[in-house]
Amino acid sequence: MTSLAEKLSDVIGAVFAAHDLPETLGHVRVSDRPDLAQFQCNGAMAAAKLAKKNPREIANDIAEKLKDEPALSKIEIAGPGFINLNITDEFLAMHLAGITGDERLGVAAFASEGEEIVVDYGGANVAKAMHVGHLRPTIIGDCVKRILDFAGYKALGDVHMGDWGLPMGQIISEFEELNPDWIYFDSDIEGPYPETPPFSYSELEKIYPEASIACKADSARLEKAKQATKDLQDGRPGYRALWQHFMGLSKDNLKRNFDSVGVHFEIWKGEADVNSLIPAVEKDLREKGLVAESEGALVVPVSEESDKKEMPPLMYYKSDGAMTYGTTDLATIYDRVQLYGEALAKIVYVTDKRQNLHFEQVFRAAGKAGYAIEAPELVHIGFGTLNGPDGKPFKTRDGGVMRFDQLVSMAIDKAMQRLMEADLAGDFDDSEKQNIAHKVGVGAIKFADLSNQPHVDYIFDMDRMVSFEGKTGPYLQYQAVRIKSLLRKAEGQGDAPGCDFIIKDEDRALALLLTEMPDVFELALQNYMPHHICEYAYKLASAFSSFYANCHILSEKDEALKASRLALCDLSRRQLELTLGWLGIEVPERM
RNA sequence: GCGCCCGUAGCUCAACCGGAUAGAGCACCGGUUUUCUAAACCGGGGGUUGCAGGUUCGAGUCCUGCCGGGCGCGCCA
Repeated sequence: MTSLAEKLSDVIGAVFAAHDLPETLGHVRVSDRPDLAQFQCNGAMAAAKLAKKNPREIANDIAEKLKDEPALSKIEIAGPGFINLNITDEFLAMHLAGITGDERLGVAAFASEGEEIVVDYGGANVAKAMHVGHLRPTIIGDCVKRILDFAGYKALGDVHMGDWGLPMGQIISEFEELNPDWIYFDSDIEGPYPETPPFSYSELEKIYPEASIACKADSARLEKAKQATKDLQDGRPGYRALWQHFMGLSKDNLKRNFDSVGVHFEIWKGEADVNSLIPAVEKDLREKGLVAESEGALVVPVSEESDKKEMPPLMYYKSDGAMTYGTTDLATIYDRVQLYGEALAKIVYVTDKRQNLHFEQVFRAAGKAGYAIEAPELVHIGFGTLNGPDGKPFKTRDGGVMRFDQLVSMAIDKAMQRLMEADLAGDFDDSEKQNIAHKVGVGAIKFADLSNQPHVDYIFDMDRMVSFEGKTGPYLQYQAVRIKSLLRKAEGQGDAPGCDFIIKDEDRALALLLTEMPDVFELALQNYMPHHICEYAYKLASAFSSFYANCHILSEKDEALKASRLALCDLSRRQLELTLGWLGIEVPERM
């Protein structure tokens, strides 16, 4: 199964090959001049360069050979050597019947049996409230995971919590400052410690900002925090017990936040989980001659002769002996390779693009150490900053940082408000209204985010996003809902989607569009760019909406045409639900 | 200083290995509901793709220089 354009590419590629030209020149794509043709092949012009011939001449030769191709209804040469193609409605109908009968709607699997990919995303931290900055890694990472999953990989999301650095020491020493009599701080005692923490999650959450400010203002406090960090990492029992409390409370809170947007992780590890591997990795690096002492620190030089820019070494141990996130990231690769072995095809990181240099260092070090040479492939998806309508980093009206849960409930509230205004929800009970508002609000946020290319900064405008008009998540959900409703009505009057497609003028645009999905999926998969899927899903919803406005389906007198159109509706619905599913957006039954 | 990313309609964004007349949404103007959900549909205006060169049959896309914005550059994560 493939896209229609790919089928045509095979046919035309064979003709190019028969002329001793590269088969890839036969690449056919959807025409960007729909007024002239449905598909186009630009290979004749590239071939002209290679063969030093006139492009139109080559195009004519190719066209001549295609004359008897039954799938094609029109072959024209235009401009400098474009080959314009139309297909017959019969061929189109046959293709649609093919994908209708396919569970995967024509999208091929890309992975071999058993290949696994770890997707490291979310950017969650222990003891820190999730805020607007966690939106992008959560949404993009989840989407990437879903795409990889559909491609046939076993995609494992790892939340990889920030649970081991200086912030931990800062919180511990802040608690010590406030409650010096707590049992956790008595270095003569090694436990047992209380099962339940002496503080709540919301108290914990407030401590970190206070500790951070205190350390900035007072270098002695910072030193204490650094010492606490080191002691924690070295295993001081009281600190470890306290830290376990942070972990328990924080995980519950993170799960609540991620659950609220339908994001779930297979792996709940963090930086701390590789703590015990740090010395082993160090030993390994030493044996391989990869480390150097520098200014009291232990580093892994990763610069290369060919480097145009300065490439600082990866810091393994700081001069105070503490580890950095470079240490834990490298050890985590080591850990994953040990754990998954040959099955591990890739490790994909979704973080802020400002960490580009960091990941380049880590990846180079992993390559030098032999943890990731051919496989696993290490991929960093760096996304851009989320800005407010003023183009500066997003802030609340009073200049603060917006919390994640606050943001989500704002969108849901807006969706609820719209639902009431629309006057469609009169007979829905409260729980269904809640359910719809939730799906619509979250869908709006996700679609708005994923519509942008990952690496660019983008402007997050809540008002625009929750207008729910035009190119928004709710528009797509709405179209899917209309189809579902239509299909229910059809069933009620005894009509069902047929197996044969009849292509009239009113059907053709939608029918042609429905053949493109596999190419879009491949594009998004190979470049880790969900916005291509957004674009396609929107085009599909829009094409359906036009079709729907143009043809009254249930009153169609021609029974065969009615069945065909219902089949077109059903295929549109399946594609919409599938593509939205890749984006992590759910479609309600009605809205 | 060195390096990376970005600059496209009033605003927010697309444009698949370089392809034909650069597309959407919002906003603006006008129209559509006794039939399947109007969170909809149809039509209209709106562009020297930051600037200047270059490569090419062909450049928003590739190369060089400049202007403007963002970010990064060993002991924060």
